[in-house]
Amino acid sequence: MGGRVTMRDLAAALGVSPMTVSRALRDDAAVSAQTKARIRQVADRLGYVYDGTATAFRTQRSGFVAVTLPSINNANFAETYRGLSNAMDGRGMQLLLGATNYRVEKEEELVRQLLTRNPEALVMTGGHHTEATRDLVGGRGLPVIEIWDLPAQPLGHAVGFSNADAMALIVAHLAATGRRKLAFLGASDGADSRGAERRAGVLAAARRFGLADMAILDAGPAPVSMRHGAARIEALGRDLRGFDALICVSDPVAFGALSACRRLGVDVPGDLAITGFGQFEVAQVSAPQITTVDVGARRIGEAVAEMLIGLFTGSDVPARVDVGARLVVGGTS
Amino acid sequence: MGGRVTMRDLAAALGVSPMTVSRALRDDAAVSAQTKARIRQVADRLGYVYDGTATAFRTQRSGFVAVTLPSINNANFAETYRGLSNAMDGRGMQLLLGATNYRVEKEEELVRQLLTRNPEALVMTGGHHTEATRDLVGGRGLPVIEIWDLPAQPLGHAVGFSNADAMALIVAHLAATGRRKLAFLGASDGADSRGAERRAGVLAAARRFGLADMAILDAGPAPVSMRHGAARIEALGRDLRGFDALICVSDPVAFGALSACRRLGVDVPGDLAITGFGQFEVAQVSAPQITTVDVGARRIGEAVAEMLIGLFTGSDVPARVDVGARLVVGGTS
DNA sequence: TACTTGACTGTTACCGGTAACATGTTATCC
DNA sequence: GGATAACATGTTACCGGTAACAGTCAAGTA
Repeated sequence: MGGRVTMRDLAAALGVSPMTVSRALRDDAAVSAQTKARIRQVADRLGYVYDGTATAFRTQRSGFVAVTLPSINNANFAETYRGLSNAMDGRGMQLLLGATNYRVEKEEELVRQLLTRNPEALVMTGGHHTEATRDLVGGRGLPVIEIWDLPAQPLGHAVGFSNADAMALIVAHLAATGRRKLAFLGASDGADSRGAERRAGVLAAARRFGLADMAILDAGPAPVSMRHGAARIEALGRDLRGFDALICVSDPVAFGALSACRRLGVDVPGDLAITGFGQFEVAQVSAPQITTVDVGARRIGEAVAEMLIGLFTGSDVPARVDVGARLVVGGTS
Repeated sequence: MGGRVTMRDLAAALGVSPMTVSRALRDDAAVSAQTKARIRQVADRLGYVYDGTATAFRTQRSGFVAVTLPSINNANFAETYRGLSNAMDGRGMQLLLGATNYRVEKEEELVRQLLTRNPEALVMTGGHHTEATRDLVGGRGLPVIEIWDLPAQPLGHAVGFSNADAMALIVAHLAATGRRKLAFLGASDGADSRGAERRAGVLAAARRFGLADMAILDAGPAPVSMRHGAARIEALGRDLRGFDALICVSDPVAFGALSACRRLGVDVPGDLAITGFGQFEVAQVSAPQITTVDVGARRIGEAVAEMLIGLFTGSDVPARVDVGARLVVGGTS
């Protein structure tokens, strides 16, 4: 060991000033090509790795973009992350990720922690935050982008879609195909705010279609996934209390419900239509394919990247991007 | 704006030295309770957020643990990440994540980038790296942990299991239940080294059981998932060329194959046994459940955290932790 | 010749904390 | 009462880069 190799070490080895080394390694035009080559060579030989912490400190630009996701174990959010990540790491920006576990209190703690790293922007999933979180990020000149939601009062910018409108597409489709008795299957509490908005969207749309007499089925506290969907439907038993359509909060939940129906001997879509949300891979590959809504999870990440680049370069960007939602009809409805 | 609030600002506002502020905010016993309270109060009032970059710079301890994963869009790796993350963020350590997209060249670039942030440890998925990567991380006194593999020549520490041994469990099970003509379905290239090891493990085990006359089916370049498994089986057609057991490189691939069989009218497990790998949720919820191998993805993350804490506190830790693998027999075999 | 210009390199100070050491002040003890 | 310890706070320097501002020197120009 003996401490890391610094620019001073390189400078001493070559008999130049540290400043020249700094310039050479950043490919500053002021340094002669010859000197640059010599410096680069010695840097390689000595195994020099430049200190991003020192640079971040001196320049007051961290090169970090902080990102909060409810969970990384969710193919949709993971896709958004990928879209964002791919676009950013060509720009020398590094993502700093944190998971909120679907809880605003955890989000607050996380944001507090992320801010200590001086991120150059903050991307948060969802539009619901604690008061303290809003205070933390407000009035600090930090670009903030909320995603997967289009909040009525955004903190800054937003890239997402209307969960309520997306659910209306599903309800309209079910109504048009003759379903009369709907049920919604999602998490019990409001911790998953997107889930709560979807539920509200279904209720509102059902009312418009004269299908207000519907049921809300509880799959347990957020996050709910395949097993929760399956367990809830198996608990209902074979008659399903007369529902002819089951609207699930997400594709994994819908897949769980579909598997449960197979075990129970319920015919899908004959006896029961099932719909999901999010165009997860399982919806496309399952047999039958699950009717769902595609919101372009990847697209959201890419749109955020585009927006960030615009913000960093000072070009003007829209405050709000609606990526829209598209019904994808499968074999379960 | 007008610049961030610093400790000097707090010190000036209170008529104390910055050092006292620093001590107070770190809850140093040397500062009187009264002074601490005053300082904390002013810090809150002025919205002070401490600068982790400056601290990292001065103390030469970044508080980062760098982690490379092949992909974050993989429930297994995501679980490992969660296990690690949960255990670390109570310790004031933050994970710095990067995805290699299953390519060692990308890994090299990523490691180079991650090292600029002076991580206090490096966790890498897999045991295959470029020469340059090995050089980069070697001889710098940085704790390195390789996971999801137990390399013959580890760079430092390792937490994982033997992919080959795990596949032997599956082959033994299939042999014991009378399957005679095996096929392995995985990625074509060697980019996914874990996949390649699983394939090799299957071939070796098959030979031991006198089932060497088996087929290798190509699902395309890594990463392969549900859709690739489904497409490959659908391409085979209904007779499946006489296989009676399909060993898939992962549960998602197995699920895709299972769905394809349903569409083709192939009876599983009657005509064909199917096995997966990794105990993904889809394997448990699918009907029938998929026979798989549980390697405790979450456990790996937790074991890594435990190891890191041991390394940071100087207690001695094993160089190698084998979390083992366990056969989980489902309804597909 | 004296002056300007451009190409290259060097000097100084500083980013915001904190380790190490120094200092002042009040209790404690024989 | 004087020495000592225990407590509370202050001073100084530094972590590794880089912005801003000086030079230096050869070539070109008036």
